[in-house]
Amino acid sequence: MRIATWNVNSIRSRLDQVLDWLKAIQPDLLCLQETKVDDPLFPKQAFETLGYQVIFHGQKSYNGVAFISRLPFEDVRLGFLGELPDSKKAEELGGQKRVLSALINDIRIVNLYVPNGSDLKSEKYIYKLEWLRCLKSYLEVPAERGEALCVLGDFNIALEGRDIHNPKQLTGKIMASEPERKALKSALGDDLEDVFRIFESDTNHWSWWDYRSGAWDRDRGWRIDHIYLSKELLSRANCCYINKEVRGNEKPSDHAPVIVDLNWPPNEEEEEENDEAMNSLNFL
DNA sequence: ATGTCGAAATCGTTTCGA
Repeated sequence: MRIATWNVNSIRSRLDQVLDWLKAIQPDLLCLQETKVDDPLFPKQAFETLGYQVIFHGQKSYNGVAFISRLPFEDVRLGFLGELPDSKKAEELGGQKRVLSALINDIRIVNLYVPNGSDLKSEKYIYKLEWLRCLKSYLEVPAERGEALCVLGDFNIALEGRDIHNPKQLTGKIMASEPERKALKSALGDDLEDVFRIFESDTNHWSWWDYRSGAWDRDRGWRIDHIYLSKELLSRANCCYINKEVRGNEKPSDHAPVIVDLNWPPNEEEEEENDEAMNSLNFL
């Protein structure tokens, strides 16, 4: 199963690029952020023609998340309210369309567009921290149901120095401040892990380059788009990579897609072979 | 820190958010 996440910065502006990319990469599921379109205007027909089903949770101008999937959806949940029906805070935060979840292939997929926060002195930063506190209780619910969990999207947070082109200068500022890092780690809990770091421990792997100041040409990027997997899925990951070439396209999004390949659902034959191999080892 | 984008309204230039 191939799963991808991509902040497209307007699905209508990026439609042709996303369609070409789907044909080339052939993911089973693409999770979009910053679709920037109200639901009635989402260009779903174009995806259906390619054999993908579409679910969106959007709004005019800002935010907006969507699933593009060639596997069936079950138990779709829109916003924080989808899991926390009694939470007043969830309702309050629901004005901004940033959360979409569904069961796909028996995996609880949670697609997130975490608030940017703007600046540490901004009220938007307070909102970001509140939002992350709400995310923490939101993520506890599928975990309690015992669902295999994949949480992915644009987190607008670089968790470590190696995730930023200039950690000396940028640590402590927006997207790299201690309170938001702590809040995200707390929301993720102990079971979820960043699958990219299973395969790559070096710095200089970015998923976002600011449009401003020639960030792409100078390779001044950040790794803020992540895929987190619960342990049972983590052991099924074959590879995880950032498709950075896409950022060099004409009229690109400022983000590149991140892709994970899973051996899922588990390959029964391979399991038996492994078991047999283990058994014969045990006899020695 | 901000040299650029995308969307929408204040409409063909400015404002906001990132």
